[in-house]
Amino acid sequence: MNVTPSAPVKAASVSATLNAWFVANARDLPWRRDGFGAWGILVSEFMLQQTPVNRVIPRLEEWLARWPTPASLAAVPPSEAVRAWSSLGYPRRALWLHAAAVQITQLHGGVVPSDVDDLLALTGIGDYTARAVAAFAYGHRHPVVDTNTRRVIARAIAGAGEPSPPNRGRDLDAMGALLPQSVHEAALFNAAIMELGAVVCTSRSPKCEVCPIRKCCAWRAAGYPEYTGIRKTVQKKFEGSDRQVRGLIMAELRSTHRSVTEAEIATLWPDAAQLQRALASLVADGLAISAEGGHTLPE
DNA sequence: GACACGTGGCA
DNA sequence: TTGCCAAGTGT
Repeated sequence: MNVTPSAPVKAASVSATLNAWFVANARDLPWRRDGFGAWGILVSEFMLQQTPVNRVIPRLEEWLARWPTPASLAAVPPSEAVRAWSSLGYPRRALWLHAAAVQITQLHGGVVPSDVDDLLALTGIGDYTARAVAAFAYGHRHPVVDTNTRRVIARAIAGAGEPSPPNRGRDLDAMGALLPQSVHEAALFNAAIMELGAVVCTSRSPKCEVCPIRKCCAWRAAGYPEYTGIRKTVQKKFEGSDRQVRGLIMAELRSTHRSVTEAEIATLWPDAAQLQRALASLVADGLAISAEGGHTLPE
């Protein structure tokens, strides 16, 4: 006779198994080193938003060598943050990180807050990053939900090939139900489930044959059914998009400390109307400002 | 809630 | 070559 384990029993089994796997298999990443510090964790989390680990590491190390504290970043103009961001993408994150550094310096005495609500109040920090900093920098017990976590839960627990569209409350509840009571085990588990999603339970071609929880995976038990729910909205084509044109303008602005002229900007893209639209949007976002004879990064 | 927002590696 | 995807957030 089949006996279905009760949900709490399965949760405890999953968390214990994943934690043991993580302790033995975690990648050696800078932000996992002892004493990395809350500021380093926070910077890494900003950089890791939608950007792969391998591209983040060199920029992160340069960043922290130059600005080892929030106050040191807050003391320079945002233009320097945008330059140091280099080609990580989504340069507004550099602006937000700079703004957060100013807020931390002015409102929290230069110490990265540990309270989730205090973190949420900082520019550029949302549900994921606030809990990630509280959990990974301070070891607090909060459910941390990112795209990896959502995918692992969808598969291993719900038996679906992909997660349903994000739902703040439901996602936090689902992770909360798996989270060990022990503060230390909980912090480990938040990292462990993300790691599994990042290196084993990947979006495309998951490595189920080496998965530590394959024996209790609901997706496997169900025969790996195809996902039949609502599809993610497909990312729009980048070639020829406003995003591409914004990127070209930002690269030009980053490349120099002087003002970039209209004539120089005109050489970046053949469609003048699209170019002006992109430039106007960058100004609106605070990533570019009008200056003597052209445009510069925000000083 | 859908959408906009960079960049580059990989299949 | 083209499309998918990567530790999200703000509007």
